[in-house]
Amino acid sequence: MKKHVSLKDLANELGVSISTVSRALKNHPDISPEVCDKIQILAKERKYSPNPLAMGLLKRQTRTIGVIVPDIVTHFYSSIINGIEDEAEKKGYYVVVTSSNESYEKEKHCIQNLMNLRVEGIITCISQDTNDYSHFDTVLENEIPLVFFDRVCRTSEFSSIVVNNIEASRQITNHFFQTGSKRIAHIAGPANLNISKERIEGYKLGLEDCNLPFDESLLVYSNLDLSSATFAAKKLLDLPYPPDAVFGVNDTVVFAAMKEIKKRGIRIPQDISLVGFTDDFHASFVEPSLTSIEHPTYEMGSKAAQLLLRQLGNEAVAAPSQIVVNTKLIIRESSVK
Amino acid sequence: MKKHVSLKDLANELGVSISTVSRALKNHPDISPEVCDKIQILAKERKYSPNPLAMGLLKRQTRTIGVIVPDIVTHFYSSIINGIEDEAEKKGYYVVVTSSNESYEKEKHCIQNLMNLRVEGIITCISQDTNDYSHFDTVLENEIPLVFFDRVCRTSEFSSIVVNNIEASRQITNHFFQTGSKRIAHIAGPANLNISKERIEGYKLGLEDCNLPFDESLLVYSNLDLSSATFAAKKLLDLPYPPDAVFGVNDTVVFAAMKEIKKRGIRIPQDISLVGFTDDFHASFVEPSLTSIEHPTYEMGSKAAQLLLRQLGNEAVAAPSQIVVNTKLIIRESSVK
DNA sequence: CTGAAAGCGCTAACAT
DNA sequence: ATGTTAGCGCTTTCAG
Repeated sequence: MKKHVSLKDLANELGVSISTVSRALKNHPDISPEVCDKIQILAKERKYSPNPLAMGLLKRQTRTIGVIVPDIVTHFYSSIINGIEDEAEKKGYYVVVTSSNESYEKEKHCIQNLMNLRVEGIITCISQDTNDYSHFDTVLENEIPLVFFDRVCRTSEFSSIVVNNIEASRQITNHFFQTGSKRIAHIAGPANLNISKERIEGYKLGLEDCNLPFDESLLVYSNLDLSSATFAAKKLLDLPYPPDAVFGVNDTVVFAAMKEIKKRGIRIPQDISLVGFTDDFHASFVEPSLTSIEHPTYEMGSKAAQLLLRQLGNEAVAAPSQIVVNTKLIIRESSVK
Repeated sequence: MKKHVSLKDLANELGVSISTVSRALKNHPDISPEVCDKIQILAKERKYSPNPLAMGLLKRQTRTIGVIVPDIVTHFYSSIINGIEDEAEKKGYYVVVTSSNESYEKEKHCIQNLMNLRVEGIITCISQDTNDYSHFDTVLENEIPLVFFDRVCRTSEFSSIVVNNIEASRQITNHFFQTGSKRIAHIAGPANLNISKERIEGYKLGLEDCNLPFDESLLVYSNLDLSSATFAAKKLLDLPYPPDAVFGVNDTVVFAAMKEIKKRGIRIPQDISLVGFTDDFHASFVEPSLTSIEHPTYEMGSKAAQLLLRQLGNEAVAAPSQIVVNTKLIIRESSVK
């Protein structure tokens, strides 16, 4: 790796001082037009660009924000990252993306890593294994702005951006009822996550709306991976009196359920209606196409970044704010009996 | 953002010099055990961690590698990023991911951005719009190691990692023939990309293998997005004598074709066999499930990173090397008549 | 065994 | 209008 050209190099070449070069490059009024021109021309020729390390050291800022997602490969997260990145780039920030792989230990590690890297702010969604939230103490102590998205915690201390989980689940439940389902089941996510709790709450509210009883056997829990979800789906299908409608905490879970249902020769939606959550890109490619709750993922990412960048701008530590974005029920084939 | 504790802070607190602290922290033999202990304990207590900006400035290295992908949201790329990230993390490197959004202009911009950031190396896959490769001159001039993956150029100057495109396409074509197809069509990608050219070449070789004539009307070109692919698929389906088998340059293209085929009430695979390329995660969820060429994406990512990191380690500029990884034809329902 | 000093690249007072 | 100096946090000679 060749040395990048520095102010010193330019200064030496022109026989002027480093500060003159520095000033000329920012069009400081003190510098004579001729010198200024001469310097700017040489700088362009030599492809000078300021060393961000030196700048960062001086200004004590890296212009970098860190992102921790449970999993990069999922469409939901990569789309959010997309939104974050575009917003950050607009403001001249770099984004370092790390993945917790849904592991609490790895998440702690990522936090530490990003802090060591001196990121100016963090945007994250907690892992499904995260039950203890004390690793965010360091972030608070160091006064690093942090924004949670989707899966949140300590919301009185940190800003966050979530979707209207309760309303969305309620809407799904009502949709099931309106399309003729009576035994509506829900495959919930890990009990510690807000998204799980809220979606369960919406589910129960929806049942009330429809004057349907809450049947405990129709609420099963699953982790957010395929094998765990398949297990959960089997539990539902093996019930003496199985459900005629199922929605899951996310699309992954529902894809697994769909596979299991098809395997058993049960028809979707005639025998069982199916609704997903998150509207993964491929929801429309499966057969039957999957009714799902569409998340404005890109917007969530860019809004999270906006929230963070606003906090970075303000010297005053702003009070944590909560943004709730609305989802949309996209009705496809899997739920219309 | 609070100031991180520095060596100076520790030194002041203990009444020793900065250099003593610096040495103690790296267990320099000169330092007396008591002082060493004292310092290490305080450092841990104050959660000292070296400032990477200062280190970078001193050592002229950022321990950062830059990645440019055409699109973060596609499973193929995010999985590769995953592999890169894990490998980089093992070696203590940070990864900055940027996206060209399949645009040549944006790609140039990303290169410049990453160079300005002083990344130590770059891993990238050129955008579908990229026809001119002179923007990589800067990279060469600055002696920044760069590794291309999947879509490559200037392979005598830069290392790269690709899949056995020709063999894979040839295999698909033979598979079609063996399963009873006679009019085999191919939806190719942009003509400038090596992946398009090589897959076309494999297609033609496969036709020869099967003693099938090459029919120009069965080779159509498409960009790598849904609408362009839909248009290409229509062209094939509208032929007076349409194909009985189609494979595309990637899964996205084939998903689009699948949708169009279904829309017309044509049966897959009975009327038209369909094979994808890249084995997107959801290939197995569509109906019928999609036969496809599986790419070892994660491994491609980690191998690309290994290649790059090896070059970073070596002071001597290693000759560019080419890695070809093997793919695997995963036979599912869409091609078995 | 420990400290002082220089320098990585840059900016911003503070001279001249 | 331009140069000098100090300092951001760190390592590494070179002195003691």
